[in-house]
Amino acid sequence: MKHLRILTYVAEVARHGAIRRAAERLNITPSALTRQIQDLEYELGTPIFERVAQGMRLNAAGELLVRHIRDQRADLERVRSQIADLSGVRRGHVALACSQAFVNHVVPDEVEAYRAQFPQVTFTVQVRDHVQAVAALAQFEADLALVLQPPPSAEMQVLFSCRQTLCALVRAGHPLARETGPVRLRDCLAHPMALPDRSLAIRHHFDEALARRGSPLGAVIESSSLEFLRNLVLREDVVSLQVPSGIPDDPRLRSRPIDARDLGPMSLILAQLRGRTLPVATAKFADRFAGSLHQRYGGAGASDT
Amino acid sequence: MKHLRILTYVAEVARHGAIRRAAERLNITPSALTRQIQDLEYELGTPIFERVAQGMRLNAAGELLVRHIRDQRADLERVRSQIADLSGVRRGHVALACSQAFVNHVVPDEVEAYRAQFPQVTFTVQVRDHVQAVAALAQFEADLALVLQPPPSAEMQVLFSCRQTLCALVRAGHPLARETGPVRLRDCLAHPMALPDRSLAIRHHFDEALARRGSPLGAVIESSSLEFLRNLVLREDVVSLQVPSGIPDDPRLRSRPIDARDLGPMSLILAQLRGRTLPVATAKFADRFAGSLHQRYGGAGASDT
DNA sequence: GCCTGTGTTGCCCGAATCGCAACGGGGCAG
DNA sequence: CTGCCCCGTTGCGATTCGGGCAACACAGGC
Repeated sequence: MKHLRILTYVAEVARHGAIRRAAERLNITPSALTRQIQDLEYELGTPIFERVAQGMRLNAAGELLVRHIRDQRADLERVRSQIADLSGVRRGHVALACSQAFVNHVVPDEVEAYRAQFPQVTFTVQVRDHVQAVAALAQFEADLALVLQPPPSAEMQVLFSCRQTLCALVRAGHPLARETGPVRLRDCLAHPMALPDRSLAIRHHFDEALARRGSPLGAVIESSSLEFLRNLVLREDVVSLQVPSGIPDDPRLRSRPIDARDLGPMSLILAQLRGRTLPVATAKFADRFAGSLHQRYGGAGASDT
Repeated sequence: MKHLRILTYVAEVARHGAIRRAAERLNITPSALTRQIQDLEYELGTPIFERVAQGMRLNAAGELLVRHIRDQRADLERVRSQIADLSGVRRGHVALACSQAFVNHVVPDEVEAYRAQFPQVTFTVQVRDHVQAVAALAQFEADLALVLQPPPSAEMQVLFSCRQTLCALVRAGHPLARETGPVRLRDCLAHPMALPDRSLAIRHHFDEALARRGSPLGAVIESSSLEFLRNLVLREDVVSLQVPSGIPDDPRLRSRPIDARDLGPMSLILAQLRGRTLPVATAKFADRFAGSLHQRYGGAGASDT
């Protein structure tokens, strides 16, 4: 939208903390940018940036303004979506922040299903850990977040939640794959393990159980990439960990839930920023997503407005 | 505000239901107006007005948009008012890093006095040692620093400085409390001492004097907490050290300055980061603070910009 | 028919905006 | 201390965009 050009400039300078870098991102020259900022500051009657040697730093006034800009853009997006909605063609954009565990099939399946019906709706899917996901919501970088075990935050409004039991993931030939049904933790620990690292909620959950148990940790491999761990499991007789929603439908893989006596379930949560009115397309997608998660995993949608 | 020119046009056309009348009110020609409206409709991908013989009538989409425009304008007005407020010193935030010695009454008194007049101004007070305080300034974690004996640094711009003579601190019944006026260092050393540890500037200053004198150190207690030392002095006949601004008004405590022949005064400094333009509220607070420190302890404000 | 109101379009001008190059200043390694 | 780099800023010329003027097309009332 044309009329928010200047506001976009401000937001970008605030993001990068420097006019030159922001100018590059905006495909204009620093001179044009500095002039726009100066004009705006003149209009407001007060500077909104502190000029420091390293660049531009938001002022107290600037902080207020940038928040306004974010709100204003989100609101406009909502209005545009509403307008598109009533003109028949459903258009819109959904920005989703999700944990790694869901990029395998949960999110892609849902996006595909939604786009099959409304091809005009576009998506941005950012992979973030549980902390970053909440931050993304708060900063309007994401409309929805799908995460495991999020830190309790008053800013989040839960749209759906359920429990997921951690599973041991091995390849078909692995000794643990000889049986089905729950597996005890000690049986897993008897084998070399390939674990998510501490940037992932799964690991935190696992470490807690281990700490209670007092067992030493026998991780031979750590990675921040679940996909890497999965590929490793296919190549070696190692045991990895995964939540059910992160396990692909691959005949070469076997998974068995960890016995409930050893490890409690993790929470899976779909959430938005509290108090925000989502654009129509986004709200509709969120609603369907909650429904299909319920169908897959049980659990409950939260029905407060 | 410039950036909502187009939105104002839309609102005005909606109000009057006719481009020509709206154009008259806006002091532009109908042609300019109709073009702007067309551009906007093109951007939105849908008309927002119905063209009827009598003029322009708002569409369903237009209704939504006009509501958004109204909200948008109100919100901007709110933000502008907030900004005006904080440039009027009535709002704002002050982040102060200070030494432990000042949390007893110097800083609380000043903050209370300032907030009595400007309750919208909020404060963050971090207790840091003299090295960390300077670092906090440099990293924009603090706007102001109030410290004893700061390391000389070109980054700091002194807003106020004065001298403080170290005092021996004892409880009312202590032998040293029988007299008033300056006390010699050897008389202090004759008693068991409870001293700040080396994380505090007071201790460095004291150790220097001791090294010059070649005396052995008779510290029986060391602590990084001045409050702890004070509470100890109340319970035992030990001698502690404190600067005047760190001594609470407690009838159970007595203090006597160390004789100037034994120990030079320490410097107390209020400073900001050199070259930084502080927010109005912060600058005003700093100014008052310097004034009230001057009134209490003498010394001089530095008047370079 | 005429007249008056509406929105719209072509042409032109002036101002806002932008790009380019250069300037002044602070941080930083040599 | 010096040279270098990156920062924001400024002067100037080119471009784009917003706006004014006049004319056009259409609808309704007399």
